[in-house]
Amino acid sequence: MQKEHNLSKNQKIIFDLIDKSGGPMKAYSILFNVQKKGIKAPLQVYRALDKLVEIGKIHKIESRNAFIACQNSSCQVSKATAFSICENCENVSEISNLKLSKYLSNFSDNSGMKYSKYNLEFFGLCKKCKSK
Amino acid sequence: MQKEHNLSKNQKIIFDLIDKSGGPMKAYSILFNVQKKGIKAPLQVYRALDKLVEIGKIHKIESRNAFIACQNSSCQVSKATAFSICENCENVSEISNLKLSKYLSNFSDNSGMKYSKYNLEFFGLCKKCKSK
DNA sequence: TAACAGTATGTAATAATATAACATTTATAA
DNA sequence: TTATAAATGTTATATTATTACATACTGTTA
Repeated sequence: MQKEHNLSKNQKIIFDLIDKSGGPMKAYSILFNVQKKGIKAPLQVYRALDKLVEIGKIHKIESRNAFIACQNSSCQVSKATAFSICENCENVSEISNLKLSKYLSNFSDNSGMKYSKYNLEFFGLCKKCKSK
Repeated sequence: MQKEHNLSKNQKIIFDLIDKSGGPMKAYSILFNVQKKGIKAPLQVYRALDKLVEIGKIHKIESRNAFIACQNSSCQVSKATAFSICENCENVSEISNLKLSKYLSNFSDNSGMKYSKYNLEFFGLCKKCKSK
């Protein structure tokens, strides 16, 4: 279960926007959308995003500089993330595959490094774009 | 085997710099370092980087906005990449683990999506930083 | 070799993404 | 209540990346 974090005012506004959008959103597009709610500066957006990422409510899609609501209710914190990204329509979805996450969470090599976190981004064509 | 690409002048200058550095380099740090060789504008750097990524001579570390020389001589193109990143000292190295790359290249789920490419970034503490 | 296509270069301007620094306010808990 | 942490507001600025346009080089093939 996800710990109930009491989101602050700005955090809630920004989380709700991203969550309702159903896809990844970029910081300045978020900013544009919340200006009518009184959030006027980039830093206000980035601060809320940072916190939301920290508590696992959203994830950053690194290859796209965009943020998406966590679609995996069982993921406690933002430690182990995997996404599929369509290179044609830019649709992004979070992969929740227990075998994959177990495999990666347990991955270790001979580097002596202890991995505590990972982010995996798969690219390709989604069903729709493939059939065009 | 890697196809021999004849790098152009700018591509060669920039690849050599990144390769010799032994680690990830950021675009504007590259720019600063090659100004004495006549490369004066960001676009000249980005164009060379784009090409080098395309032909697999370097990879982009998405979470760091940085570029690293491919350390895996057998990787033909930049389709399947995995890195380990130390969150303390920011040391980055490319993981070449046949089991991992096979597992990920063959990964498929029920989304109907065909994955042709992936990028995986592991985070943690490297051996040195762990023992401090 | 001339004509062409594709690739690479040069340059200026600007767009897009993200953070530093500082002042103030609100929430939490001892 | 008082101390502390967390969040907010605001201005300025740093960092990363692209658009647009003009020119030059490289290799092919007619």
